[in-house]
Amino acid sequence: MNVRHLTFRLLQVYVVVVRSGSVSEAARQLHLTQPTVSQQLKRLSEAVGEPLLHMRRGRLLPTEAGRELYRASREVLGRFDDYRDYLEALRGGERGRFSIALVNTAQYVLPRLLGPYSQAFPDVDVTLHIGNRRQMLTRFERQDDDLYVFSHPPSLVHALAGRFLRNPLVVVAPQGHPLAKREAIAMNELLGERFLLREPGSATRMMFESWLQEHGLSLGPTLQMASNEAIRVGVAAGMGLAVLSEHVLPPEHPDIAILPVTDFPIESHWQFIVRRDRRLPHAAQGFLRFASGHLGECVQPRFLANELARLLADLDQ
Amino acid sequence: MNVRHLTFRLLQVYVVVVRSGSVSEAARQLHLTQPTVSQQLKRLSEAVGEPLLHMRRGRLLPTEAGRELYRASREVLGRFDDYRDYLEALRGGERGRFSIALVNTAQYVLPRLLGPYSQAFPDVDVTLHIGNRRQMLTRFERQDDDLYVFSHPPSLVHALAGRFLRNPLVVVAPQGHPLAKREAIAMNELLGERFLLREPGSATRMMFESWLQEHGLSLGPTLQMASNEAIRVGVAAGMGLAVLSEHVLPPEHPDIAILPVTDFPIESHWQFIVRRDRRLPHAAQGFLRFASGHLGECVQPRFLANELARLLADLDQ
DNA sequence: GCGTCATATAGATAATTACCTATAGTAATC
DNA sequence: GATTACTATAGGTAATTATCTATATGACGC
Repeated sequence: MNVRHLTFRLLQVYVVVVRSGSVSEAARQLHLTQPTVSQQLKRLSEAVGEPLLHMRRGRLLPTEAGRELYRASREVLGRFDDYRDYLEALRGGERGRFSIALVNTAQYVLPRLLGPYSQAFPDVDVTLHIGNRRQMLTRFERQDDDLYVFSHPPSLVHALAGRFLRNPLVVVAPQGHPLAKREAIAMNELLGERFLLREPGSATRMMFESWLQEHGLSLGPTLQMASNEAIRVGVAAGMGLAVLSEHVLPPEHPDIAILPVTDFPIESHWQFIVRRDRRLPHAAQGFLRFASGHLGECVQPRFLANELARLLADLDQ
Repeated sequence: MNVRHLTFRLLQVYVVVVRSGSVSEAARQLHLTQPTVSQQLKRLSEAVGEPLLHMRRGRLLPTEAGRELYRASREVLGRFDDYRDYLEALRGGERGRFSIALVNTAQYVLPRLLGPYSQAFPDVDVTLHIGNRRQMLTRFERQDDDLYVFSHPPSLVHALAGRFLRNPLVVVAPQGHPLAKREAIAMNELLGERFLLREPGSATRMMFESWLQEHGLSLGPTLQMASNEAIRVGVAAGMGLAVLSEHVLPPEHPDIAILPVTDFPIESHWQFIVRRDRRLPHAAQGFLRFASGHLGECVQPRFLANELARLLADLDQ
């Protein structure tokens, strides 16, 4: 038997013939002419190298080899029906896998979206990669992931972006700081204080530094800490001031005060970035659809900035 | 996805590509050129309607859809490998089914052959149809069975025959019958006795009657019984004489005597008949091969008349 | 930046396939 | 034994496939 010349079409035809016990009937069901079906059977029989059917009192019955071929054909066609279902689920975004690369700060808020999404799509595997801005840029360059979350995206020549959340950066001080009661503060009043800063390569630090540069200011003493958490705790403990994403603060923060510094908060938006030179998995697209539809339910209204519908529309072109 | 355009060849190629992670390497393994393989992949991908492979750090890796297609392909190709094994067994006669139609008398001896055969080929299904000559002729006309056992076969225009066993018909009487001690008896001395006969349509009866006709004799009183067993028991009980196949008598038969009638025993041979207008199942042919090789071990030497080798040779043409 | 891989695309061709129509041959039916 | 329904065969055609060679394109290492 030479498997090489077997076609799925041939098996389909064969199955119909065996089921109906008649070449003519099969031809009718398949919208073919009878000679066509006869000929296909002949080809199939040649590929197998055995007679498959024989006439017995007016009905075509499979031979021994034919009976087993019928079984094999049913199984094989069934397997590919399953595969078609799988593809369907894949295309619908109900199934599959994708990965998201996040800048550190975004990890405080993305789970709000991913939690409900995973509930709704339990068959999708999501992989999260978290790091600072510089690390995420490297991943982006290497095309490691399907989705990226940045506040200030890199060049978008090969990518599309869609904002989804406000990311205001505020100046924080320990509760009870002398300036905390003031109505308005100018940044240069704070330059004498020690500032706790993230490492170079962090997005938050980058944004703060470019803000300072725009305003012609430069910091006094600083202290570097590699995580938002550490900084938040450090500020609460009176180690100094800091500029942090509001998302980093817990809903209640009795030991930390937000200072009303002029020209603050620094406004920025998180956005999903999608490379255009890499095929977006259906599941990732499904996630964006989900995010677009359910963002309102997942985050506080004051942070809402949902422009994902436009991103989705752009993707479809 | 359109299953209709899927070829097993396409899946074979695809599997090799996924396994080797390289189009060029797959081409080498398949003795094809690289563009050929590329094109096949393209076709396959079009049939599926999804990208199947993508480059990742110098290696071709399957996408989600591709991974599942690989699984499906392996299963499906494996299923047909199994089918090929099955065919192999079928062709070797190790597997399958066939039917034999027997005249009644032969049922005393055929199990000697079928027993060892079934031991040797446990995966072959044998169906036995037993009846008198007339019934077997009908089955033969209708082409109901794969093998037939006759002593006097019907027309052989559409069939081949091969003798395998002597079938001597002898005159039997109850032990202690007055003539049992004689050295030779003429049949006409017995015509006054009552003869127990099989029904019309029986081969034994037919042979006996044509023997009588040839010798210009006719029977006196008769009594008809539809089975050899019944006749044997009847003779032992003194109901009369009979002509029976020697095979019908058990090896030891203290209550029955074989009379040394002149021109007896009537010689005939059982033979296997194979229709030429019906494909002989491999298993049936395997049985004939087995019979040809093992007949000597299965029956008493004095009955041996094995011409099956010639039949097998004729079959191969 | 320049070879060296590998892959993709283009263009060509012989073989095969998927159908068809027309017709001949067979088997069941009455 | 004529009718009818079915299957097989022959012959034809457009489409598709399998394969090649030649060439363009792209990524990777030094």
